[in-house]
Amino acid sequence: MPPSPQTVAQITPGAGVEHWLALDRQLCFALYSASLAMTKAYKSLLAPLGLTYPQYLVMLALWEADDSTVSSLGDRLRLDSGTLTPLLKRLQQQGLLLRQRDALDERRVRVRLSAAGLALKARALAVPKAIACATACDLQQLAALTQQLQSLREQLSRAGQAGGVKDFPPVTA
Amino acid sequence: MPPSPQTVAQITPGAGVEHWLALDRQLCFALYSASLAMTKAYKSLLAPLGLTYPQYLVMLALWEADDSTVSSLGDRLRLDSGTLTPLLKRLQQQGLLLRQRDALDERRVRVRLSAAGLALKARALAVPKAIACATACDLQQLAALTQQLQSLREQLSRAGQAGGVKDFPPVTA
DNA sequence: CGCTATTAACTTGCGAACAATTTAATTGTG
DNA sequence: CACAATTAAATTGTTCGCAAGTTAATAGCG
Repeated sequence: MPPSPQTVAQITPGAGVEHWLALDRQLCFALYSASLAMTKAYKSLLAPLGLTYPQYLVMLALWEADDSTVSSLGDRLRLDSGTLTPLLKRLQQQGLLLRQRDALDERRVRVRLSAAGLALKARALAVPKAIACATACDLQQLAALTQQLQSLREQLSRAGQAGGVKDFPPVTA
Repeated sequence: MPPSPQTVAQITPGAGVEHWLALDRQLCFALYSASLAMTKAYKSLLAPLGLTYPQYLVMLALWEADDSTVSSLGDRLRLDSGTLTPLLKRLQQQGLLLRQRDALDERRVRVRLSAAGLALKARALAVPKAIACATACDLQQLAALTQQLQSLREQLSRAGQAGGVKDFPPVTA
């Protein structure tokens, strides 16, 4: 039985409770707005390549591991088929990849880069550097922040997997 | 099992360039996937309140500054009216707020919380603590990460504002 | 005052994300 | 082999996020 929110509100009279809901103190909002800002930063860089930001992430995954199935792409990108299927269809329409059923297991769809899709990798090499510049951070800072965010993501996934975020231990602070 | 593409990538000689495009080295992907993971973590907590995650952020903004205009909400949340207008309409339909034209300047729409919208704040107080638990971080770590992300967001916005990310100085590293 | 420029919000269209459902293929079990 | 359970994609419907364009009101300037 978790402590009811009402109890928490009543126990702490007046002052200090307010700032727990302050927008600019929320990690969630910092994460959310930084992610949107990042998307916008990529937009002008990816437009010449004819890619949206999520499409670019899919291409990154395929440049690393071509001839993947939809679900293995989903594992790497943490996206489900409901998101990937229409996205992959758009990339196929642009001629960057091919989708075809696996002959050995007809449930699977194998995604393979076309020559154009492979060729695009060379042009994409300029993108990460431009972004690194836009952040005005050195590479060590960027790597450190990347790792922190990866840890956070894994921890949140673990917590969500374990019966939702509802059942949580008391805060230690 | 077919020969893995990873092997090919690793074998490739003079491949110092390769890892610049490695998915798991990208700050952008760490940010993107962590943000989506955060959204999922909030989902089960916000469902009892009848809120989606972006709706929750709007409510946070209104609990701090009620009787705001659409554009001032947009400034705080970094969202434009194309996103906010339909979202606010849904919150109005749920009876959490009212939208009405400003009498002094008919271009503006003032957004005010209803009694139900104000009352919801008490129940929302339990949310941040549950999330803090789910992250398995202490509050200082969370605050530090929040500030780093705020800085990153501001820097990316600045870079985007200054004629896009295209014109960038050479990387120093 | 008249007229243009600007501002605020809304609208439209598209590409994600995801829950929930559906379809089809494979696996496991008797 | 029969058949339930599982798996992989695709589909459907809802809610974002944003670019581009629209409408209406205000501000600025002659």
